[in-house]
Amino acid sequence: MSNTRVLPLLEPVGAEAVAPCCPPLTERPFTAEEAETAARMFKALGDPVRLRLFSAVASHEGGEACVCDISDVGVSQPTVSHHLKKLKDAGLLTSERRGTWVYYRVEPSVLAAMGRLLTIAPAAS
Amino acid sequence: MSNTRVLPLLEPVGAEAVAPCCPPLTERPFTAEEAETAARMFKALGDPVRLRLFSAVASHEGGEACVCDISDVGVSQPTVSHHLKKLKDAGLLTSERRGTWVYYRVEPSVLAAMGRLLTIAPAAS
DNA sequence: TGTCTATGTTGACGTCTGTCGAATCAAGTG
DNA sequence: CACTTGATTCGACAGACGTCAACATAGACA
Repeated sequence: MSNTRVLPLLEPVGAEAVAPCCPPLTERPFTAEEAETAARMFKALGDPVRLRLFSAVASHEGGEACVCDISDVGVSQPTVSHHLKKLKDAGLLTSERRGTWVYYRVEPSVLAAMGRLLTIAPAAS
Repeated sequence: MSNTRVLPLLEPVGAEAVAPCCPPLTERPFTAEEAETAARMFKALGDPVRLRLFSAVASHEGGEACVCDISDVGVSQPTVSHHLKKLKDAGLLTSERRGTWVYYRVEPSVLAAMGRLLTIAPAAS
């Protein structure tokens, strides 16, 4: 029901390892290596179908959804599978087969890292 | 050239107020229209060269830099111009010619809207 | 076993994208 | 004016991308 705000991915904000690939975009110019890493993630979300799939998974109850629940995005089933694979390869989703269905789940740390990239916070820490 | 243009990511709702194009990715599944808008922005940052250029501008003094200061990213000058144009078309940068040089500047509100997309925190900001 | 449903993989096709060299435009200087 | 430097546009090309139909695979169930 209330899947807003109670997602498991918003819990870890304390002192957990979040794999900080890069500093905020506004902190200093990215190196070529940092840009390569970060661009891979942005690129994965740079397609409308993938963005809808990712959003569908992320907003689903428990931050997890089976393909059957999110595959109504206007493209064929193989295309859905193709995009889910891309999101998985980009490290944004993980998948797990449980019986008949395959469940996809967001990677909270990556989402947090991406959000930090776009943070304008001075963060003089 | 023009410094005031309608940014794709923001919908003007008043004199100065702007509203984000989309809710956080985790709030609810994106509609096709929202995904189209947001994906355009992610796509613009989905290239390493563009990401470096954007980061270079965003981290430069005053959030502004001339092309001559940021064009050392390993590609030819036409390619740099090509990518800057893409970032501009995506609404992430604005440009202005002052004498000999052309200065690019980040759009803070757009950056904030992007960050909000990836924010898991509740809306009570 | 066999069949049905749910996903993933393969191969192919048209389109988009990143890149460069050359030409062009814009502004300053002599 | 001609000349130089900074920046964009043009034309072309190789490679990547999104899409689908067809096929393959995994599990459930009779």
